[in-house]
Amino acid sequence: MTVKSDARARPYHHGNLKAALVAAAEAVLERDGLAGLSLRAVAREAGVSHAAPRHAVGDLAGLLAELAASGFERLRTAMQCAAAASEAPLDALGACYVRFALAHPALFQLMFRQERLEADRPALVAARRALLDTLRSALPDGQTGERTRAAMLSAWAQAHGLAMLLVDRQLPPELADAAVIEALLGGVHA
Amino acid sequence: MTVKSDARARPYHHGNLKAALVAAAEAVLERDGLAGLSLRAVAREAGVSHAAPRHAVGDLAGLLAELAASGFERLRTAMQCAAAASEAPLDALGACYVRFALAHPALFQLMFRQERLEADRPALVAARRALLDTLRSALPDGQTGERTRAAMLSAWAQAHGLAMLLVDRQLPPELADAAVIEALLGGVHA
DNA sequence: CCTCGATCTTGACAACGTAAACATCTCTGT
DNA sequence: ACAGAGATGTTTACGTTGTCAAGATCGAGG
Repeated sequence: MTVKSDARARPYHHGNLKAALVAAAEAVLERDGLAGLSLRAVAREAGVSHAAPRHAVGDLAGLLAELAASGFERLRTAMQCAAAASEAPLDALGACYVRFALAHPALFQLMFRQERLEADRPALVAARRALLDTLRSALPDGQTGERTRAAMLSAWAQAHGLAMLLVDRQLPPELADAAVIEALLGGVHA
Repeated sequence: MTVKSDARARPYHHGNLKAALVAAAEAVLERDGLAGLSLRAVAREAGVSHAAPRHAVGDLAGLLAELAASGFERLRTAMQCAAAASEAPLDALGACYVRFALAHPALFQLMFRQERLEADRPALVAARRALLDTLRSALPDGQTGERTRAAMLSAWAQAHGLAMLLVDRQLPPELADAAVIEALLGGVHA
């Protein structure tokens, strides 16, 4: 009945639901935040029945893992560019990290929170490892000394903490000042 | 009927449910983590009906606000001691912050996450402000220059980021190494 | 053409937060 | 002393969520 040659007709069994669900989930996430991100809401957004996601992504944890993995992938490409275009990679990476968090607050929260995510989903561990590999290769040489690792952890912790404090609106006004934050992101060598 | 002079008899209408609920909530939190913390589970833990919390704490957000506020209060006293007993207050405060997060992971997550908490509950804003006041008074003099604020934000972000990354188990094994973390907490002046 | 398997829908269930009606206990005014 | 009033818990109920089982629908291969 539905004309087969119409490309925009929904592909009979809806085509690839998985991608559609991830897209719908991101739409819900940006509209209603993390609290409004439910499996049924995503199904509604995608225009399918509430149990349709079962065959596509398994369960809620599966959908969230896919969504977070796509977030890690995007963060990876963003930081790849930032590292290549700067002479102070650590600072540039930190700034890029924080910028990403501010651009996609709910997604950032989802990606790094343990409670709603199941940390050992394959899609997640792959995306996380890809990001880490990119970071390692972007750093000066491939040093693995304790000194280097401490510096890397320090930079990551600083960027992550600032991002989380900003996204969670935990900073008092005097500290959330743009100038102060810029001073932190701009780097120590200013 | 119930003998009035028996001190251990439940105080007729259960005494002060609010404190009992907060205590029960913390027990549930430590046993089942943030994901298992539901109003009904807390009511069960406290031995009252599932709708009893309504009169004591209003709703779920009210209970979580009380619980988080008690967490902020405990963090405040811990950091107060740490600051007084050290000559490098910023480092000592950071170490204390991270130690608190590791000692009470679920509580720490609850305290600093925006989604489940309602940020403007009176109990919460009071506890948060008390913590900030304590920190301010613990810092050298009462300097308010942009330089000082940037240093304060930097230290906080680093401690917060490290704590969150640890609590959320986001660090790869090579960075979660105890020596590396100690190097970060021990301070730059080692 | 017609069956098979993948895919989606429907219906159901338990657990959750919240609300209203009801019960029970404490307290206060006279 | 005692009756009403108000605070404090319980019961019942409703809508939402995640998950499961059974049925419907469609594409593809024999």
